Amino acid sequence: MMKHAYDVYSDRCPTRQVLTRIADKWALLILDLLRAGPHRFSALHRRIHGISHKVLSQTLKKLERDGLVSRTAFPTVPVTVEYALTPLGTSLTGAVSAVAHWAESNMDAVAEAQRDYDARQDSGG
Amino acid sequence: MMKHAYDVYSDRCPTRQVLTRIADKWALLILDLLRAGPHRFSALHRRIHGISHKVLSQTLKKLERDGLVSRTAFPTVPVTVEYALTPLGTSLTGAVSAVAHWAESNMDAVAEAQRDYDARQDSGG
DNA sequence: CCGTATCCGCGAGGATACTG
DNA sequence: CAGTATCCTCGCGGATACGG
Repeated sequence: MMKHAYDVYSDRCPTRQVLTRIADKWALLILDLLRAGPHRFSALHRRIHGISHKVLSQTLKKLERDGLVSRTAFPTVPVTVEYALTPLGTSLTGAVSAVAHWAESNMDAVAEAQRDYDARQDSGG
Repeated sequence: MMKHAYDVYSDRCPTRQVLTRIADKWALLILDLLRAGPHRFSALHRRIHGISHKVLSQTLKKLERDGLVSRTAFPTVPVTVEYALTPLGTSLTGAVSAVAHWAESNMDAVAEAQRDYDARQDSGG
């Protein structure tokens, strides 16, 4: 029973573009952050260490276009903007956060694997 | 109660490197494929449409170094090589597959969101 | 505060060819 | 079949500056 005809393994399938967008360091971190609630642009920028102004803006725009994130501007002065998850975006955050958290939870095991691997290389393994 | 001192939001934290590696289109597809069982190099190459020989090789090497994937060479002629998930790798595939599958399951909603967004741009929204 | 435009360096990654 | 090396391009993404 086919639920959909999409195939992310295919070069031509539009799902590949979507995957490219969400299989991205910055997008993952943004989506994970928004899980806790709406955030302002500057708040996201402050929390996500290392992302540039421009790339944060670009990434948010793409996520908004894909319907994962909503953007709300309040007519204050200067303008206040809030980004939040849409229901569609929320449906992805479980998986996204799991990936992000995995890195933290398994860092020790990864580091050990790297040491083993490198040692094997040194000894001509 | 802190379970670990790692913070993926920090630029300097080693988890950021790990995230960078797994938050990657090709790595996600490889890990998802290996979920079904061991695969040979050429099989992976055939299934993952659009990946180059070189990048597949590089990505596998990194995943192997991080302890997510194991590499087994059989002394046939020509040599046969099998890639498989390690237990560590298996612990990540749930989240990884969820992300990959999400793209397929929600493609229609994403496409609709894109149409809406683009229409709003055209009408000077 | 938020966003976009411009410039530009750098490295990911594709094509190709060669080794084992 | 599996893997590496070389070359080269192309666009991501950082810095900066300016507009709203």
